Amino acid sequence: MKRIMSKLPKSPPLTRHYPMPFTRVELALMSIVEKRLVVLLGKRTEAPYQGKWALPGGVLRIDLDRDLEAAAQRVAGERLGVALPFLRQLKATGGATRDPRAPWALAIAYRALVPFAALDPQAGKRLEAIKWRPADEAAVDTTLAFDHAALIGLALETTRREVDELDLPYGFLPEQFTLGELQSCCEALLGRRLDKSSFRRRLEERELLAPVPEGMRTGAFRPARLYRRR
Amino acid sequence: MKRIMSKLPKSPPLTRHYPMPFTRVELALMSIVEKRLVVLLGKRTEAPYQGKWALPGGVLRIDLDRDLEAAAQRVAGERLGVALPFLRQLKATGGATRDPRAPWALAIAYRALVPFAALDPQAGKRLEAIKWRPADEAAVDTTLAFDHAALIGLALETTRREVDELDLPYGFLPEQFTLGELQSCCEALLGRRLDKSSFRRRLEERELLAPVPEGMRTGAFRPARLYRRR
DNA sequence: TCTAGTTAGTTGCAATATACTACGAACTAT
DNA sequence: ATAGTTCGTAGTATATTGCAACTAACTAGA
Repeated sequence: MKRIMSKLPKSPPLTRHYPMPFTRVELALMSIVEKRLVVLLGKRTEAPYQGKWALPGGVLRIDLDRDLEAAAQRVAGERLGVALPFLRQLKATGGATRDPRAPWALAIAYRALVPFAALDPQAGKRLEAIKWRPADEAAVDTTLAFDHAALIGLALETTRREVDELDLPYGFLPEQFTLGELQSCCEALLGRRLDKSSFRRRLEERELLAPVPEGMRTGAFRPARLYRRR
Repeated sequence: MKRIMSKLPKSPPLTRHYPMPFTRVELALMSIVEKRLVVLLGKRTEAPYQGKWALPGGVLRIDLDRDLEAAAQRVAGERLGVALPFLRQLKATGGATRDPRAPWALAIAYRALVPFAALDPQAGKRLEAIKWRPADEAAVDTTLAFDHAALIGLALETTRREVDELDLPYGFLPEQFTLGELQSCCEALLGRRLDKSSFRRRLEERELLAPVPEGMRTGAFRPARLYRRR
């Protein structure tokens, strides 16, 4: 008899048969402050790791979130008042001892580069305090909650690898920018200086950018041509 | 009154307050057959996608699995009778429409290279049939279940990138191997020929391998020096 | 108005890395 | 012995990158 039914959706749902993990989404938001790559941390107001610094995050709400990315966007909006157009998945970690509030906890971490000014921490709720912290420091700070130091290290690595391969940080850059701005932004991300002529040669070869016809940035010194993403 | 309790572990657990996703682990197991990169597929015996080919996988069992990797190892053991020493996480995908059996489903995909002979599909249970399929074909096969074609494409990409950067496929190679074997293995993974002298030069620079003192592979023709991982 | 200072953008050449080709060595099979 | 095959190395051409110098365009101050 059971076999006859086997093609129909089972009820109660499968999640009753198999208890499922407590699932969160965590955000590694990076920016550049004073030519340094920084990562956003929030102070935890609840156990576990109460009072410790951690990546901002939130619980996956299957009633609200269409998919994983939507969950990350919702958390970014609720906590920090930003949208993250260039979101990338970092890693999923999970285990029985991750979070004492649940028998088994899962975290899906995302990373994104955001312009420093885009953030509106006032709009956030449930965060006692927020701060930007140099990413290379945070990556080795063993006092951070959960495995967040390791996640930050991974975010650093993958971001740097991206920039190395001229996968440009469009999430951070404004619509139009000069090559000088682009280069110094890449330098901040990589943590080292780049050669001007090689940098421009590589950009040109790959045809990543288009010059803005009449666009010049007219600042203190010689004006610079403006480019946008192709 | 409620606030006074707020520091204590809540009961019932958080997973009652927040319904959690139906979580599976999927495996993109790759190997080399006749100098081609292939991926392992199993035929689904149950809805959804009944009768369709899919990556082998299984439900995350929070009562059995210490962490995510352990879950992947358990699934590999149960279904295919192999251990996967060089397992890498591929991606987590999830959403409300992923699996009709549950209101919200999550899949954590892993990838690994396994020697063709290591597999014991007989040991597997709950798989009607199993086959190796050329990976580049499978990556564009729209008849595969779920988003597994896309996952295979991603596995291909990341594996090729790894090999390009001389992150060698130790999971696939035996303990000792000749440079010729290593090269033709890399060629199969990349899907293109490599230059012998550049390949060896790059290996030597990075000091990845150590020659086995007295070790020579004495085959049909001129013997070749054996190497092992450094 | 002239000059020093700063950033923008280009050019030429040197250094390095990669790709291509050829060749000798070591072995088997006939 | 000789042809055939893989192993291993060396030499040369080509592409990529790194370095340094240079001109251009502008500001600020003497």
